[in-house]
Amino acid sequence: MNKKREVESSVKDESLIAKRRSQMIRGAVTLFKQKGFHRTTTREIAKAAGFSIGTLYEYIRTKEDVLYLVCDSIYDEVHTRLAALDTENASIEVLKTALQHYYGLIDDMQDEFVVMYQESKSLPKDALQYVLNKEIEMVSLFERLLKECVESGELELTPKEITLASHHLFVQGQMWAFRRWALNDFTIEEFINMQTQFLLQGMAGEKISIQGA
Amino acid sequence: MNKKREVESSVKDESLIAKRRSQMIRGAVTLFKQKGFHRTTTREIAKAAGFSIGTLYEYIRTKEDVLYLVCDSIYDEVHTRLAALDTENASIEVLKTALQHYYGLIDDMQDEFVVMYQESKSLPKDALQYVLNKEIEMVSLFERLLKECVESGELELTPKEITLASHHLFVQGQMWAFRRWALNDFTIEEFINMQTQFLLQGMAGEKISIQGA
Amino acid sequence: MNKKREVESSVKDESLIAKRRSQMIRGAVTLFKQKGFHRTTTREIAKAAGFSIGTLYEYIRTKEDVLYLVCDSIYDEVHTRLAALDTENASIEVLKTALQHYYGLIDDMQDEFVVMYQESKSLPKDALQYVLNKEIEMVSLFERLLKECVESGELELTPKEITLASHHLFVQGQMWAFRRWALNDFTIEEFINMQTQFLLQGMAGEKISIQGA
Amino acid sequence: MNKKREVESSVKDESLIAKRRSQMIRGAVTLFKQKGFHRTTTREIAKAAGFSIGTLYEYIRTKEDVLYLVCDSIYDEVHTRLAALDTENASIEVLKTALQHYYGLIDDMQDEFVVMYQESKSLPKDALQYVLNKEIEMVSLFERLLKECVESGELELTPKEITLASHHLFVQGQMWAFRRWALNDFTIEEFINMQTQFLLQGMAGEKISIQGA
DNA sequence: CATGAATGAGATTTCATTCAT
DNA sequence: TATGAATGAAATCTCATTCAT
Repeated sequence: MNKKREVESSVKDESLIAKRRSQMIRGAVTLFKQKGFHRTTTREIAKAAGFSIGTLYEYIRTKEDVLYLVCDSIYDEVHTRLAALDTENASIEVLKTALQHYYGLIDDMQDEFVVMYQESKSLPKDALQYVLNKEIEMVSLFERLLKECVESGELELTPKEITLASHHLFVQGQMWAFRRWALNDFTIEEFINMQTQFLLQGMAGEKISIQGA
Repeated sequence: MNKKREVESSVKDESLIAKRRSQMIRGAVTLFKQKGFHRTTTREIAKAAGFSIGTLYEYIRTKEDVLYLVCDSIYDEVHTRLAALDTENASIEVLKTALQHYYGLIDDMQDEFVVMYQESKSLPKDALQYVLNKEIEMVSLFERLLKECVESGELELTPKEITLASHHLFVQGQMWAFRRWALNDFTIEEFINMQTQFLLQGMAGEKISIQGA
Repeated sequence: MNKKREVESSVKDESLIAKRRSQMIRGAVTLFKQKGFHRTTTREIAKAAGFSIGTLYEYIRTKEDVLYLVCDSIYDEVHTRLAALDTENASIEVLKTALQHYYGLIDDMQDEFVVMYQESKSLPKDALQYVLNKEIEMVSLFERLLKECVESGELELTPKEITLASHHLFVQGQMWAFRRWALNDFTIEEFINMQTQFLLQGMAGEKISIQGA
Repeated sequence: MNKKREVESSVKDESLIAKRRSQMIRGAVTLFKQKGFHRTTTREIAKAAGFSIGTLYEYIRTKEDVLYLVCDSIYDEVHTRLAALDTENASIEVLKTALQHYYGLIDDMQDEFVVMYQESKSLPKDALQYVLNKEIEMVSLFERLLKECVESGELELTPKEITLASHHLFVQGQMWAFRRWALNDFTIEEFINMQTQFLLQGMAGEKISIQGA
């Protein structure tokens, strides 16, 4: 399993920690989105969170901790929202539902996802590893769903095609977050529908020879 | 057109400028890849380029100029390599060739592309705009090719599908650069083939109802 | 006399003050020995003392107060232990007893003495003065004993020799606390004996011409 | 041997490094003497040295480096001045000359010695070790001189007495630096004479029983 | 043209102290 | 009395940029 990395706090009261960190994360996401992690100062984060620089450091140890908390909270949300889903005995129907939830999630937390993908490289090594593992977990979920569809005969894919397709599904999520400026005409429902359509067709259709016409 | 943003230099000799900047870009890409733009110091860039910090500043005005030069040089290369292609009267065949060249290019300049996509947000506004326009040009190229395939009857796509598909083509290029760690098993040829296959199938196949089985 | 400098406390109960301060001093000495006064935080002192930072500040006003209390408590102990001694009508025998008690004291409170000598410069001016006066009192005690030995004819020393010798006696005490690492082979008794021997001989012997052999 | 610990500098010119560091040491000693190492800020050091904070950090890496440079420069001076001495085939005469040079040195560099002994505990571990080794070298020098005097029959001392006496010689040096306030009446020559007198007598005289009168 | 020493604004982080509970 | 969360002044250190040589 991917063990959660603890961020030390000198404050004891757990519920207060949760509250302050949530203020902190909210402020940080906004700032990181605007100016990026490196151009944002810890003082700005504190201010945006609504408390003093000294208080900020009662709840974290380094600036990188803030970034980690942002990433971690995203995956907590992902976990909460996808856990609600029953993905046992996958079918294309289940896959579609999963995508709907996943893309919906990204739509709701667009800023957070953009920040995470843009800035995660600035995390300390162990935190980066933790976040990457979370990403792998996501991709693996899609992989499992696809594999089960193949096993049930609903899809016909080679193992390599499964791998590639699961990355597609994942990357299309990022695309919705990152390329919104180019996708203004699309509603999220439209996007989900078209992407699912493309994808299933790409996978399910009769193979077209890519050599001949 | 997207007017090239000039970077000022106090040196007059154009060929010397070209030479020094190319040393500079080479060094900078390596460093930016390793540690990111913000964690790389101008001293390090100068050293990696093989000259002193004083000399570095004879050829640029700010650190951000270095990043801009990196991005700009990538699009110069893109331009050079895709200009060789005859994309008039597009067909699926032409589209496939274009993809082959584009993905091949990304494969050759993986580090450069990663750096560009990761760090371009640190560019000053005008430089960022310039780079984004270059990106739009790329997407537009795919869009035009797809549109011509539709016009010639080789593909059947709505305008919105064309838009989305062209972004797909573009994003899959980024995917090859960014997710290489997950795609170790794939050769670039295999990747190109499978992606093209998926894509064309997704677009060309009989529409599958995504509601029913 | 050297008027005791009061440390303010918001707590009224004198016996509670005494108890808390003694906990505080015990913890502080250990910490100051390990890391020095400046590298020790008030939080650490509170923790080592067994109560909260808030409580610490109920019994002192500033961090320097803690250092002062440490120094003061040392001289309280010195006072208590040397007061037991009858040093009226001094003789060499009395001097020897005094040294035995003084060096024995230093042996018992090594950490405290080291801390005091190393850190007392960080005391606020008035507190430093108070501590220096205590030191002068100590030296004066030795001076008086020596003077009385001279008066009684047991020793033959000029006034300047008395001054110097009394500082010697004092400094040798510090030496036992500070250079323990180099004096591992010596027991405290051995040390006392040899030092007394050296000293009395140095003072009592026939003068050797330091010019000729 | 005690390998010199290098302090890194980003400046290349060795003679400039020497010059700037000497300015730095001069300023630092004054400040450390007045306020101690911890109460002195790096900005103050830079100012006292006559340059900016940025420049200071071109010649050191951490504040502790300044302290190390101070200590190191003292021992360089000690080395230079004592190396002039011929201490082969020691005699009491040679010992006396050595003391004269050593105490004279301390007299000349009183501030430096006080700072070194008061603040060296703040050095990083390896630097502290280096400085302690230098101290041991000094004590060993005295030890050797005493041993040779014993071998030549000029002094009669047990090995333990030699150890203790060499520490005495060393500590009396510190005493001259630290207790100057109490030794105002003494000239350095007087001090040297009296100390040598005391010492040699303490060592050379007929042993007095310290039990009886 | 090339060099590299000098600069100082600005960033992160610590910690003594306060005060509401 | 006891607690510990909040505060912000102040300290160390970095690094883009300049400019005299």
